[in-house]
Amino acid sequence: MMDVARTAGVSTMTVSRALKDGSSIADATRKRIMRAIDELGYVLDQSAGSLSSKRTGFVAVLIPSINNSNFADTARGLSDALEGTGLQILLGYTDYSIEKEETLIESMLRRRPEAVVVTGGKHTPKGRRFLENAGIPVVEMWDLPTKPVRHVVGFSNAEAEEGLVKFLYKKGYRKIAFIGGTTNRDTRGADRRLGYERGMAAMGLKETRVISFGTPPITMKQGGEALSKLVDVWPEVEAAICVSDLSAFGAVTECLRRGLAIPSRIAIAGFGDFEISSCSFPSITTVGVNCYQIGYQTGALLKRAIEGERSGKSIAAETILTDYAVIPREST
Amino acid sequence: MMDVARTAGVSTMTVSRALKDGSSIADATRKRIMRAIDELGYVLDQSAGSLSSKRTGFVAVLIPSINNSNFADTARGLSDALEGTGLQILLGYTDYSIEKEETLIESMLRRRPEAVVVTGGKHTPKGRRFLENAGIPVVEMWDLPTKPVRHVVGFSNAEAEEGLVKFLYKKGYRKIAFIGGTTNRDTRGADRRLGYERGMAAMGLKETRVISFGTPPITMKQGGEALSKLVDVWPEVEAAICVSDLSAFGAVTECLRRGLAIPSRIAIAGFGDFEISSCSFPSITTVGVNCYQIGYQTGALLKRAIEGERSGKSIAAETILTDYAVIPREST
DNA sequence: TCCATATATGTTATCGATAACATATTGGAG
DNA sequence: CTCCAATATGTTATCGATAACATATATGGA
Repeated sequence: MMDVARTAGVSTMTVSRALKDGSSIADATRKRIMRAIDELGYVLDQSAGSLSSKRTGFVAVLIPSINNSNFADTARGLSDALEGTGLQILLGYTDYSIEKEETLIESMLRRRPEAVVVTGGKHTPKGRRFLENAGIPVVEMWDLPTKPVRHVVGFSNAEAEEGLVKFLYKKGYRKIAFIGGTTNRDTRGADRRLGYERGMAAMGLKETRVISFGTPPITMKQGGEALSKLVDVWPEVEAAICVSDLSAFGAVTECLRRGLAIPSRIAIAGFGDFEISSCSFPSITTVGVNCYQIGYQTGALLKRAIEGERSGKSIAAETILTDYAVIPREST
Repeated sequence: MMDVARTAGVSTMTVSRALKDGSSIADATRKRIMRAIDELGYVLDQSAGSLSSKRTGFVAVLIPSINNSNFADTARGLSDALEGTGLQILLGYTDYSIEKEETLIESMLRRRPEAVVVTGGKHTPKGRRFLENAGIPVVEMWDLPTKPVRHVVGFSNAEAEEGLVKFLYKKGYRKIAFIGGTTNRDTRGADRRLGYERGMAAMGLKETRVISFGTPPITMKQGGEALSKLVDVWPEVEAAICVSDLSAFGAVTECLRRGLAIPSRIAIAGFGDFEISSCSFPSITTVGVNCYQIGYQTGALLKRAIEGERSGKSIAAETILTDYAVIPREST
């Protein structure tokens, strides 16, 4: 920067100002500086700048997996919402593990982000402490934690899934099964199973049928295998709710291969409104959860929260509920 | 850090050493320091550290889109390869635009990454200059640029697609069409079209049939619409090669809806070996390109390159070819 | 026993920018 | 023509760690 300053015949402070908008600087000077920058091929060193200004421009975002179009959509929404703010996302993958989340939170905090976004409301004790003492805005998204750290953007997976059970009940289905992952690592998956059970109970259906198959995230193939198991174990089953659209699609394909008519012999429903559920043949009934919106709303909230911190006025804790809805399609 | 040092009764330098492995420090001292850190809830400030050590631990990675499982897989491969190295990925989305890429490169360079990875070999002049003068290892992945900036990890999309045309030819198909995006923003898509044309020419098939539909990335739905258009315009068509598996799946679904038998009435092929191509019914013939491997190899290369820079010995430019293969399935 | 080497810790200067404050310049109202 | 406020620029100290060098202590072989 000193080289640039010398070339342009100004002080480094003026160069610094020229590179930041909103500073008072003469047009001619700015042009001269820009020419010098171009000439010398100078690129601002933001790491030095953030040390001094205490603004890194980072936002840490932890999602379970990048290979899941739901979270990818959320990341895109977040990214779009932060476009033009100069805030940059530091993305981390927890691989559905809260232990890995803890490690990631610490390594992220070392970068001094201006806010942290985590997926879900379940953390290790130490992880939670990190979040609470970080001194920056924290957003938990995708779930509705009973005891949020601070801000929340999401919806109740259980409630949404319960709605799906009720929808199927109204359509006349009674022997409804649930296909999900084996472990409880995926809290959203566990929540959906809970919703299934609640829904069944609410409709007075005593007999629940749950097939657990594979560790999250459940793939298409595993959805197919789970369906095989399901019809072997409970041949009388009339409908299968899958923990996500991917597994639902796998189940649908398996039905096609086995010659099981959808929905007359067996109905299939998914979760998440992935593109595949609308494009599949038959198309798949699902719960649309507006992943992009979760990300976008989180981004918008972050902007306000960070602005608040910068001006010294922290904003109050917010809980933003995103909407969801059963989307009826050909498969039920 | 001074607080920690005082609490543990050592100097800040010793605290700094305790937090870095590979430094000589007495076990008792390290434990004492760790206790102080825990007690005070101290979190290392890496931005200050990188300013001093000139090692940010960042790697900038630019991909066209996060909502594409191919690139998501590559990102995962990269992430896995860098696991445990302390290198953190700064991910950016170019949205298939080299102008946006240019902007991103500059804003990434301001963070002083230790290496840059870009997708594809086409850049704006300024973007290319940034890469050339960055003074850090540069990797272009997914394509084989004619004039690489430095390292390359990828394969020839054209060659791969040409192989697919030849495969279909051997199977007896002659009237082969190509379904892709309208613009040339997606250089890999353009490359694949080129491969289609070359393949047709090589097989002595004069009549090419190309349907352009939508801007990249082409969705499933657009694949279906493109297929409709295709059979309207050229009812005699025997096979359709789609620019990616997503559009191929859309085309397959559209065929099912229209009652066009696959592959007897029309054969469908995709590109990329997405999970959906193997799970779909009928399953879809595609070109497996090992996206994860591209990412993983890139990561491994980065480790060596960065290690080289740190020890003052830059490694020579490398070009790593990843493999691909036609995967025959039910749809052809 | 003694010195050479390895190990453990401290001191000082510095990384490259920006905040905070100080100063110079400009433009227009009176 | 003043003079004040707004605008433009400069000076100095500092952000929080680590590199480089200096020093102290332990270890072990001749």
